Amino acid sequence: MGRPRKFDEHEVLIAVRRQFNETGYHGTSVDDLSRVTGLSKGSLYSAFGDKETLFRRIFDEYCASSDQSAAARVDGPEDQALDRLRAWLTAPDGCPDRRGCLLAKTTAELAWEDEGIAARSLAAYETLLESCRMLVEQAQRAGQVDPAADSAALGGLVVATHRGLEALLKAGVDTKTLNRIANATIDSITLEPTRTSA
Amino acid sequence: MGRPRKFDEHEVLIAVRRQFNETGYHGTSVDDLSRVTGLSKGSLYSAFGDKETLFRRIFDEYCASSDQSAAARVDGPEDQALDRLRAWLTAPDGCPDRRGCLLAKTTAELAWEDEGIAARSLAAYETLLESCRMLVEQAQRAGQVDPAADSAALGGLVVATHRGLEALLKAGVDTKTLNRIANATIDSITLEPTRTSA
DNA sequence: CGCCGTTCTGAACGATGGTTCCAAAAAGGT
DNA sequence: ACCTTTTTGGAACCATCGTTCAGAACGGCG
Repeated sequence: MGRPRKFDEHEVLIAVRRQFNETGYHGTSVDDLSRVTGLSKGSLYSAFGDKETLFRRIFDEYCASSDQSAAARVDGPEDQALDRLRAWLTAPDGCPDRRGCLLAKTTAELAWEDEGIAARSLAAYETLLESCRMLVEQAQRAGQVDPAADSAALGGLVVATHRGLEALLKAGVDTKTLNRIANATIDSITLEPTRTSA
Repeated sequence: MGRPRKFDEHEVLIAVRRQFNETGYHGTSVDDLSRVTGLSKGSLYSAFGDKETLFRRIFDEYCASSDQSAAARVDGPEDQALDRLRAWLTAPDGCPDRRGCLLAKTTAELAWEDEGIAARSLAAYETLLESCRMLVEQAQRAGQVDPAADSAALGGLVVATHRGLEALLKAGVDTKTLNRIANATIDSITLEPTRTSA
């Protein structure tokens, strides 16, 4: 009972995440959050606690959803594993503008000073590494990747490239160039018969 | 004439850069800078102007030195171009701790909100892309990379991987894994005869 | 030795940060 | 229609932010 909430919690969290994603943790004030959510500061505090708590929640949920999509990507026909990796590399996360993904931004900003953030980031990246390793192994079984190659290293190569492409995107490198790099990455780990060079 | 300065400007700039590198622009206060430099706030202001001016100077100088090392890397025997790329990938920039490079951190933090920072970052990354493209072309001439391959894309692959490796390093992925990825990256763009698989 | 120009320090300022609190408003239950 | 419960908006709070300023400290030079 009592007065019902006027706002949709999910929408508020999305707006908050967008703001943190754009201006970072230290770069966004509670006033900013109040502005983009339409809620007053008092309401924000009573609903979500202080700024740090709210940020940790947003970040945890983002990591969880990242874990989830990583796991989802490994499901599918083995002979299309490479295509799924290619698609992942070609479509950067928060892509329309140059906002980039919250995991990358947060790791860059806070991993050095905050042990908890660093630990959560590491876990998320390890999930990513593991899922890419599995995709590479699928491609190996499908005969598209050298079976003698180090699948963990090749999966890591894809993850690292993905992360790097996002950095380049955020710096303003044009999407066409990024896609050429993404395709070259997949091509470079593909066995010769399938290579689509230059 | 007049009272001489008590501090070494170069050392102060290094301390300031380290601090910005660790805690970012929004995350470091002028008090922090005062603490790590040993200078009072007043001295900092009279010597270097306000916080933003100081940061832009630090960042510009970092980008310039990054450009310079990128250019320096292309000099050398053509048949060792791949080795130079491998060495670059294997030794992350600010590596001892997980501090990472100022260019990556700044791009992640500020490129979205600051046009000038974005432009400088883009220029730095394009220099990096160009130098890696040239190294790949050297390796092509030396017969170590498929001459039919897209050298710009392969160079971009190396740059993206480098950037991604640093992100993984900052998240806490162990160095051994990172080196395996780095080596796999170079191996994957190398013509078969030289491959050192697994 | 004492003037002079510069640098240094620390206090002070207004603005903004994050956080708390309270009175008014808005339903739901009785 | 009243009372309870919860949300709401905004004022108030103190700490910290970036910045400025005035006077003390200092070395070179006459």
